Amino acid sequence: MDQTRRAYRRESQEVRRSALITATQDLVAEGGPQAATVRAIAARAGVTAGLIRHYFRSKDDLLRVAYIELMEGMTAAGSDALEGVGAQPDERLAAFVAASLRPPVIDGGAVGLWAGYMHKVRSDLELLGVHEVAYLQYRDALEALIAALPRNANAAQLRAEAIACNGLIDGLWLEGSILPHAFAPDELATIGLRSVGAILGVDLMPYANQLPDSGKTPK
Amino acid sequence: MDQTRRAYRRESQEVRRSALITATQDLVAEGGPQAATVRAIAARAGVTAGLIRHYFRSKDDLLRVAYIELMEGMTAAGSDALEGVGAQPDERLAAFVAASLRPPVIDGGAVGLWAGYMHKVRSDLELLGVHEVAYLQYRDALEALIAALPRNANAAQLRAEAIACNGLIDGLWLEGSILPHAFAPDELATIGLRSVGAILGVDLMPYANQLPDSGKTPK
DNA sequence: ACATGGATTATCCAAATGTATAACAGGGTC
DNA sequence: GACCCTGTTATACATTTGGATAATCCATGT
Repeated sequence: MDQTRRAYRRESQEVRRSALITATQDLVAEGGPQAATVRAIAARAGVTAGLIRHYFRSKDDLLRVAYIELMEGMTAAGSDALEGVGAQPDERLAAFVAASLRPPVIDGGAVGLWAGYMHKVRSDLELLGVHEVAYLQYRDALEALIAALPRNANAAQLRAEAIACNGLIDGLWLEGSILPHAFAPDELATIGLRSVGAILGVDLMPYANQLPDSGKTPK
Repeated sequence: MDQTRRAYRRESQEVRRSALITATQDLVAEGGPQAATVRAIAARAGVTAGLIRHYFRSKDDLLRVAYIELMEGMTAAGSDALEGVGAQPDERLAAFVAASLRPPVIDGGAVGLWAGYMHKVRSDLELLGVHEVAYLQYRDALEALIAALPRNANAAQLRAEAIACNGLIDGLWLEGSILPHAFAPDELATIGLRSVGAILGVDLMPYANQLPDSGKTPK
């Protein structure tokens, strides 16, 4: 009966922490916060439950860190879309919009993860700050792209347009992530480009068929 | 020590069921699914925990019924907006859009409730069906309003436009519900009308200042 | 080699949770 | 006013949860 103690490897602090964070995100994305128990997280990360409290003060602490990493990752993904694209304002805007409406941004797990954190964001002041910063960063980036277009627009108009385009992108992202089978592969990106163009009075459709997401898979 | 048994009233089945359902929705909206324990639900509804299983086969059964009532209520609210409005297609569309972007549809509790159910919807086939039906009902209603506009548009274009406008409304609804203080009172409704108009090539702004939500509080 | 520190596991504990069942009592019926 | 049905409460129970602590054993330095 005296079963041997489970074999294990000592890993660096970074490896263990990121493994626990990833496990937490995956579980929340799949089954909501209720599925992210310390035991489930530990099992997913390949360790035992006690280790969580060795790296994090509490389970809530781990959840908070996991959310912060999620938001930081999404904002980073947003600005990444602008790399390797030309300097023309409309082309840059089109790249930004299209990238937000295609995988891997469009993803059922991401929206599940985001939804799972909704309440914690509304009740935890630190998380609320993280959320608002990330949200405004994204919208400001969008507004900057819009402002660079060759048009005449005052500040109030730019703000309204940024809110509208941001809302459109968010809504399409939501629908595409929840009901992926309800849309053709690039349908949402095309619709997004056409609609953003209509809202702003420019034509973004010439950039619709630009390397959807292929060729950009280095490594 | 033999404290007297708690006084109570016998209520009709409808009263008790709706009280339990409302309590469940409120708790999920406020604190997520994890906050909706049988004891918390019972306390909120003014009864004791055991009564839940007198009216519902299980807690999951109660959660499911509460979600179904939520979705049915939202679709009903959508069609209600069309009552008491003229027969002009653009006016009806404007009323529909504006109603979706003002209280009480814009509401932090509603988005919290919706988010709280996300995972259950993705894992429970019955709930997934309820969700998809409600979603498509809303989008189809929108598409019908768009199709009634005096324009020339084929089926594919109508579909794309309905998806775009639905996404726009969803996104603005989301942002307005999460960060209500970030927008002026009717800012989102105005932006929604202008943007939907731009997407469809019509002018909905004449209907922007139509009885925001006042005068419609009978009783 | 070998001792030391700390990463990791194993075990325990109190609290909370969903469910089941028995006891009670409100309110209509005769 | 006595009686019975069932809505309602109270209690019990097995399971799961997050947290705490002690025991172990991997890896590194010397």
